[in-house]
Amino acid sequence: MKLTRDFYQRPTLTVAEELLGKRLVRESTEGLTAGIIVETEAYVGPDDPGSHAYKGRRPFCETMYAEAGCAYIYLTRGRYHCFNAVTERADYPAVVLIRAIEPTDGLDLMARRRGLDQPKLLASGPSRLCIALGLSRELNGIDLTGDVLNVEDVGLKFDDIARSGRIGLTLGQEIPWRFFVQGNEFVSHFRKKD
DNA sequence: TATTGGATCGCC
DNA sequence: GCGATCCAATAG
Repeated sequence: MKLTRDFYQRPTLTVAEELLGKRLVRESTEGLTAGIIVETEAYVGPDDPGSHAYKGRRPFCETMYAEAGCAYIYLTRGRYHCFNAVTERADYPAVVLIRAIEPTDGLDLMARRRGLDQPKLLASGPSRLCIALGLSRELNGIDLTGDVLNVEDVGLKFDDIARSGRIGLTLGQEIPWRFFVQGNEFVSHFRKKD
């Protein structure tokens, strides 16, 4: 069952935790790809030092202020993308970054897009996931309650959910707003910083 | 217009 | 563990 807008219109930490175990579905002309979300991070409000909105509302992060249930997709490191789901209310910058999925459908298409075929490497990382699902900035702002990209509840519930600091940030990395499925092998690996 | 640094990845 | 790589934010 496809998640409706009210799922996203709740506190971001709640949405981040509850997105674990949901199925992310991407339909494209090349075919359908999907997977179970196993790792997320929350970026909440104008005072979160790790958020793009920290220095105020600017054009490049305008989508963070959109209505809940939209996709915020942006370019990072000059050539990679990250995919977030917008939460809470319009004009308030809050999103959930989807960091990893466990691929369930269209593995062959993901492998083609990624140029490798090890299931564990297909979508275990925010940019890997975008490549595997064919997500790019052209889809920024797209409605997650539509057909192109959406999330469904498949009745799956993980018992062992863990929290940690967020990955890869220079500011605000110590805030424990990363959620992941303990022991799941599709969760991305920690990267040691410095 | 020039500089700088990044919510990363892949390879060594 | 480390550096490639390149776009866009920011400063001047």
